[in-house]
Amino acid sequence: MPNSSLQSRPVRVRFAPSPTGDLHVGNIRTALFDWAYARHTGGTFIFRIEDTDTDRVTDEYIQAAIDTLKWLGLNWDEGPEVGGEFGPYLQSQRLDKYAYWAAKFLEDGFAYHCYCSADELEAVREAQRKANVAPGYNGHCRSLTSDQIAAFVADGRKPVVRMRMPDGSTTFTDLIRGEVTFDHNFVPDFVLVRADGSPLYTLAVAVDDVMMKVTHVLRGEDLLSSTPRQIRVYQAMGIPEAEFPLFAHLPFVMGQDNAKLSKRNGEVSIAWYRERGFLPEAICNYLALLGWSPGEDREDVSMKELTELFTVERVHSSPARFDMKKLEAINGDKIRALTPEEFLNRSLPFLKDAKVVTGSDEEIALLKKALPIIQERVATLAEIPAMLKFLFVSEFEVDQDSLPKISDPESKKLLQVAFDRLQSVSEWNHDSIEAVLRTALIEEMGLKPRIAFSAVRIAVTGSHISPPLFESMELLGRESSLSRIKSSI
RNA sequence: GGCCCCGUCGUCUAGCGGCCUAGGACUCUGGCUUCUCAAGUCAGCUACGAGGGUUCGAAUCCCUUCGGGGCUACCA
Repeated sequence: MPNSSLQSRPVRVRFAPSPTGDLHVGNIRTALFDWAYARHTGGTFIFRIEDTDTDRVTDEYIQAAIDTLKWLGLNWDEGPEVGGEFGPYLQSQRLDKYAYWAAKFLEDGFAYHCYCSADELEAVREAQRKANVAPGYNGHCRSLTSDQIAAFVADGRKPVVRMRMPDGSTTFTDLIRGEVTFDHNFVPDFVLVRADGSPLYTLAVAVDDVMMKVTHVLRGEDLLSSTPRQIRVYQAMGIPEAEFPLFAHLPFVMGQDNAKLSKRNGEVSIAWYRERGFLPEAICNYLALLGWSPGEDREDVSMKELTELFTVERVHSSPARFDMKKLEAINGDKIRALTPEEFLNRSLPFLKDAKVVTGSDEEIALLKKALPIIQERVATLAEIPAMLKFLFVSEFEVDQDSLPKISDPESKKLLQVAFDRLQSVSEWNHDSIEAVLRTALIEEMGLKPRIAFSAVRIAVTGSHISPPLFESMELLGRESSLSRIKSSI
């Protein structure tokens, strides 16, 4: 199929979700590739909402989709909130356009009214299944006489508009899969407009892609088999073949059990990852590696690098499984790469939500000193509150599961020694704290470091897992550190 | 069932006829480091679904087969 003329057209890519729920991992991977392709080619990224199924799409989900894309940094050039010369970008606001084309198709003979009822259609399908033949509309209403139509109308039946698929086949070149052909024997006449007059996806998507001058359609693999239907609509609209968009069907993102990702086999909503303390750039970096790779054993890519490196040619044709462990690893890498300022800014909302801090100047000052010692210790931002809580609590208590570890006589004795000797520390900083404790507990008492410091750690931080002990004590301050040790004795 | 897509370590991938006794990353196992947890570091485990071709030579090309997935709506 010739399409060389497209090279001269400016690239226009769209991400067109149907927000029937929170945007999920698969949607976002598609959005990311759409965005990266547009940016890589210097083209236009269009964000369009496919809300023709008004029963399932809500304003709330639409807003959530907008927020999610923004949060991820996938900025669009045309679409909701920013507008554009081919708007509106909500299909529910474009109904007149679909109605126009549906009427035109009827008039030109590309489409026809179908009066079959849902029950009748189901009966046909059932029979086809039994007879083991290709399922699909049987063409019952393709050429009704005016008498037949009159009878249906008199009967009170409301027709749908159905597209007439001609004999033959449709072949197109998928940018990822190569040449794909569908025999029209397996592409039944499909519905364009419901009996209530509302348009279906198949009509709206094709009309909009043409009207918005979309040049490249990068979308999920589940839409592959609907492509010949869209092409049929282009043809009916009278669009020259050279102006058809180019298609690229992206492989699925699968869940752990090798089924299409869903709530059953892992959390899929991006909002969930956001709350769990994942960085948007980590999510994008990880998702970019699902079905694509920059090659050369490279894995760490920034958003900017992604736009520089991304090409559809390097997109895989096989599905990828989502691996939370790898996402966590990348998230940890991205966190470690944050500047201290960024790390503070990203951590603060989580600390506030967990009620660890309120955001006062004193708290911020302490955080600026505390955050660097935990930055390499967390894989997600959500882990931070628990790690720093001991620095901010007013009513300190040792964790229940750690308490027994310092309740024995040996521990009490050790803590008493630590308490006594720590009194003499002139300058309260981690170096002198460490020096004093090493001398008293390791050298003089002959204890093993991990035993001795573990007890002090539990007494001071309340847990057997904490940031580095001496730094923690320095930040906590002499008074609190000593009183906590004292109360454990 | 029919049509279509897909098939390299457990997972994500590199590979596009000789550079492959198949490389990297995550996970896992073991070691080092070490005040805990991490981080870092070293090593190890483990793959071309199977069977036929084509070729001097195949993970790479072709066929068959098996396996996985999608579609099969007045959903998208």
